[in-house]
Amino acid sequence: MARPIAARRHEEILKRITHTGTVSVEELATSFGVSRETIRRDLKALADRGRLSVVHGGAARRETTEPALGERAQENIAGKAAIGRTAASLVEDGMVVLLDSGTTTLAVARALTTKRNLTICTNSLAHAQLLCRAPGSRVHMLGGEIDPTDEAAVGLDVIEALSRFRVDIAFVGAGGLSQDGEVTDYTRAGAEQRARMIATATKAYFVLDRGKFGRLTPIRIRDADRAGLIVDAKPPPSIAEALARRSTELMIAVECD
Amino acid sequence: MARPIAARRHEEILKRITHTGTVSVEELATSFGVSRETIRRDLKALADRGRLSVVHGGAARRETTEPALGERAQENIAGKAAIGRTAASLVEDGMVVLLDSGTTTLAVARALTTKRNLTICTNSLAHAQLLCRAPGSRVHMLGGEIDPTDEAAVGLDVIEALSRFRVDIAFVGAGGLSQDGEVTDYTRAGAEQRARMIATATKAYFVLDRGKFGRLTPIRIRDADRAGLIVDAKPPPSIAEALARRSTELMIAVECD
DNA sequence: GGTTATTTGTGGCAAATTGCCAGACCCCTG
DNA sequence: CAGGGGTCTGGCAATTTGCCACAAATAACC
Repeated sequence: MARPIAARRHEEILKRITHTGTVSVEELATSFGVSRETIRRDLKALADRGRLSVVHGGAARRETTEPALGERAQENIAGKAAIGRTAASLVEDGMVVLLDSGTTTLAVARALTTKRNLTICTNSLAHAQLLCRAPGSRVHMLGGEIDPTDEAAVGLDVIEALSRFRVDIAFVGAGGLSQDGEVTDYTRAGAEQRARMIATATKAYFVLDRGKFGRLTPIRIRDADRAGLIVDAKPPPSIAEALARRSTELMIAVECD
Repeated sequence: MARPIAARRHEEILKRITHTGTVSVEELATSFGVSRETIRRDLKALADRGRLSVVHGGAARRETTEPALGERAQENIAGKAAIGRTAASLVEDGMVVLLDSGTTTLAVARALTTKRNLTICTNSLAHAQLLCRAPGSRVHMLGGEIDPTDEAAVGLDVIEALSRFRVDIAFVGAGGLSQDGEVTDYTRAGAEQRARMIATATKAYFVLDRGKFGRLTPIRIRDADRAGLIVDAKPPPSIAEALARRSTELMIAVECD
């Protein structure tokens, strides 16, 4: 059970964070008269609950230092760009394209800005904004409640809005690619939504950058076998074998400099 | 000596950059009391995350191709902020708020970030993004085809999505405020959509900055009389008289420095 | 009152940050 | 176009911070 003392510290830490923006471990430790390790555990607990983000030497308010999305978008840029180019090469003039949220699909969106005469559906705010600034394509936003971590709509509204579209090709993200070659997701709702996206489209591809190889997330995505895979590096042998057994279509994007 | 947290410097650097446009390494080093190398590393880290660009001797705001939207948002900032504050003062804890697209309603969105426990519906991508980054409120995006000039959803889908919500208070933009005290819009579709927004809400307000006074746009907005008006300056006498005849509720926001 | 579970503190080691220094580079001026 | 002053880059050492595992302390429970 949580000791009242710890709860009091948490409260005070959050108050300081919202007031000043950042706190340091050292400050808090001397101020509360506890060890730095304890403070660090407090910060970790609060970070796990999404109330702040831990930075070197302390913690900072979540929304200012951690657009989380912008941060993640910077990882493995070259690989994601390569995936984007490969995905775009599958898209032909006049197609209806469905784009999931995520940083890898954002790279696909960038690659699609060079195309013309597309109809693009997405549940992501950033993707919609990017694509509507590029000329030549119509953009449809799938509405619904916005998940702050993805900055994209999720839930029943999205699934229902999806049902109105006839989609030629879908590019979908995911949480991880297991050793068994299964595509998995973090949440039940997310997995279901992605399954619907795949079911809606004539052809669907998961876009997964190399960071997802072997990552274990809890929920299996239904109908994932219907979808192909676009990645930015050769998967490890064990995964590659599993994919071959499932006869999953696999495309490996090559980076160019 | 206690080591300063890098995140604190980063935050301050970004603040200065957005404020003054450029910063110099020397300035920052003396101001933070650290070496120039450290500052350079900070700048590199921020540049890697895409928050600024490094130039010889310092750093500058990142050159982004700001869309026309960004331009308009720069006009009459103080007035729009005042309107935002006034609008926010009408919003109470737990309310369901409907936000139209536009630069003036964006100021309202900014003011609403300080509130808690709201449910906010909007058809604007930028508004949704801004609000979902602020903690404490749920955001619903009204889906539909994206109009590139407003970067917001328009059309039948929006009107239908609207019908699912029970809205306490709506803040709506418009094209102009005529000499007769009539609120008007550029397009038929836009006027209809705004009329529906007003009809959906228990209470609705147009937010119009002084630039809209006397501007003539072709389409009258239905049911505009049900809505109040929030402006940032006393309207000219002729308009004020017309509004009084219509017994339109008029709030004039005051700028504070 | 004894036992269990949770929290807190401590120590060692890995990793990150910072300052300093030397050499290469850039920009400006004459 | 050459020189000078300032700026950037890379490596290295000192210090701080983070992480992990284990021990101690304290609250909760029967």
